[in-house]
Amino acid sequence: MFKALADPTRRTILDELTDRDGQTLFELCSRLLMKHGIDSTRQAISQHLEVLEAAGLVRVKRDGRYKFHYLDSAPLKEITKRWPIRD
Amino acid sequence: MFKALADPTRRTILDELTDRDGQTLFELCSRLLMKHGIDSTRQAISQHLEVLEAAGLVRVKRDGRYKFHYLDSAPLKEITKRWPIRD
DNA sequence: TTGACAGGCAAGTGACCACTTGCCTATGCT
DNA sequence: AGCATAGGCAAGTGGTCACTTGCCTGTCAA
Repeated sequence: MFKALADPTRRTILDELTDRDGQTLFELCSRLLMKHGIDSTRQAISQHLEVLEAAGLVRVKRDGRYKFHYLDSAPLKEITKRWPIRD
Repeated sequence: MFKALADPTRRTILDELTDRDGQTLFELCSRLLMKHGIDSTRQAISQHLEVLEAAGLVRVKRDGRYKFHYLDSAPLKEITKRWPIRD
């Protein structure tokens, strides 16, 4: 999971899913380009999504030829649990 | 900060500082070896500490020839702030 | 059924990162 | 002073990672 968060493009993908959950690959590609100036190829974004999915940060739902991507922020709990934030 | 967290050895260093705050470089090296089987060279650990310090996760205090390292978990707030954990 | 659309597979490449090696500086003890 | 200890600097190296390229599979509409 930590390695998944290490890449700026992947973090922006999570931002995008926070803003609008359940996007398809193509939708993500165009929005990353429009809003964040990220003009990576479709395959690059697809590989990023694989990493995020393997990290448990993104969940996937297939419907016909569409694949929808949903943010799952639950794994992030581990972080503040492991290194408690003291004031 | 995210790149700093991406490395397993660096995360173990944070664990070690959580367990015992204010360790020196040599103290960290020996404890990483004893408790976690990490037998990296002193320079390797030193470079990891530089990264953690640059990320704001470790703060440093010099005293004579000793350099003490303290955990600062404050930057971690950014994570759950950026991607809120919904139940 | 044919073509357009959404996505997947896999090999190759260039850059970055962790780690080592060798040497150097500085502080403190005797 | 002299030596051991704590740490720093910098170049080199191997492996991993992000990204591309080219082609293939599957789904839907006309």
